[in-house]
Amino acid sequence: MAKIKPGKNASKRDVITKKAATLFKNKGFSSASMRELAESVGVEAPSLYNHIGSKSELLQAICFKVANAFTSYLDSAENTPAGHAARLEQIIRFHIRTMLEYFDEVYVANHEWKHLNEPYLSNFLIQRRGYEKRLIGLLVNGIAAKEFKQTNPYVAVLTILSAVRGLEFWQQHKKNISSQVLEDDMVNHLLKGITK
Amino acid sequence: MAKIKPGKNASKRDVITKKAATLFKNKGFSSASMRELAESVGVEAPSLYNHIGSKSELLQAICFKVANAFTSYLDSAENTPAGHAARLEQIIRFHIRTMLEYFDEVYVANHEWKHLNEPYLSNFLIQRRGYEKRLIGLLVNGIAAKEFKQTNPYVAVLTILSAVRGLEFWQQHKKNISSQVLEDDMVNHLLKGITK
DNA sequence: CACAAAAACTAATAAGCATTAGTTTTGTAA
DNA sequence: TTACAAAACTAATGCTTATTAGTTTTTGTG
Repeated sequence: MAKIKPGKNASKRDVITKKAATLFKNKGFSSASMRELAESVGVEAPSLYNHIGSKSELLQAICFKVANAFTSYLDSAENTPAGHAARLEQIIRFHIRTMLEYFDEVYVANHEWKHLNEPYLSNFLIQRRGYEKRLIGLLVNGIAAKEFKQTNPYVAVLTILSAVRGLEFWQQHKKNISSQVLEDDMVNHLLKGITK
Repeated sequence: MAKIKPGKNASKRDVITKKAATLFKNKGFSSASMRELAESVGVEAPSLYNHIGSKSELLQAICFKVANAFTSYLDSAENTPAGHAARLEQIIRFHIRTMLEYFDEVYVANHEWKHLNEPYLSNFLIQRRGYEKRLIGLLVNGIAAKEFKQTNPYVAVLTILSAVRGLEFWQQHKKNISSQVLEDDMVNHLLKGITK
């Protein structure tokens, strides 16, 4: 029937991957079927295989696109001249913005990476662990420089990353709260606390 | 061959449910098969049905056990005489402790509730939403009483709940960090911030 | 307008799934 | 020891799945 229509800069494979991210987010990778994906794209299931290799490949593409985006930003953040606190704030803001802008993809990378096959699973975890370690390094340096309180840097990074991740569950409130308020309030809360 | 052995206070159904929580956590509800569950319990798959009704029923039991535990604690917390900040701190501590003690069950309730059937899905979401609203009420009152800073209470509750949920991803560090340090540092971070 | 490549289609395969039916084994209490 | 119930077993059912094979349609180009 209708052919898959690529946008100006998006290949058909990109269109399928984007739809897959939405589907995987809504139903979970395992529960999502290629038939459903095909339907949302507007073709029969076997036609998808003219553009992609397998269902797993879609998950890989989504997970590493997200992982690479965060890694790249951290690369650049580490090369800017700024205090540790200012740098941390920028990273938090990047997390929040990326989460809001690429919601489906980030959600899938956060929730469905478990279903990656080897060696992608191991690579993903290694990359993630490396990212966390670099953030912890930032905290350690900031504590040494007396910009941050004396606290366990592992716990601090966990708290920050988790809080940001939590945006996943509040998409519903997008209408009521502007992105800017959300971003500013969360950054303030994480850096300065909530009690007076 | 071997029969399912119930512990002193655990029925066979309880044993199966506990194993199911671990399995669902590790593989996801959809990917987890009744054959695998049976193997981890030590019987053939059809034998499970002498004790349970269905795979879905197991997920329901896990999700509502967790949801009810949190709801119950909030009930009691609301009836104790204490300032808003102190009350919030106690609730955060309960979340952290429950997360660490009933890790698999809480993980499943947080990640796999999507696969609940109706009407359980709706009931779960209603209960969850109600819980969040009561927490937001606590924040609103605390802000009015000038115990908390002026901030969007939705964002604050989101930040707190998400940070606590994040413990899911750091089970690996259990060995390196004591539960007490984890709990104290996270509570401090969420209440008082990290910058000096 | 025709030719070639890209991409759609239909049909089929083989595997895995939760669950049911029917039967045998096991444990307990008279 | 016998009898009854609980709980195990094997075998089977029907459904869904990702993916492949083979064929037809569509699309873009000379």
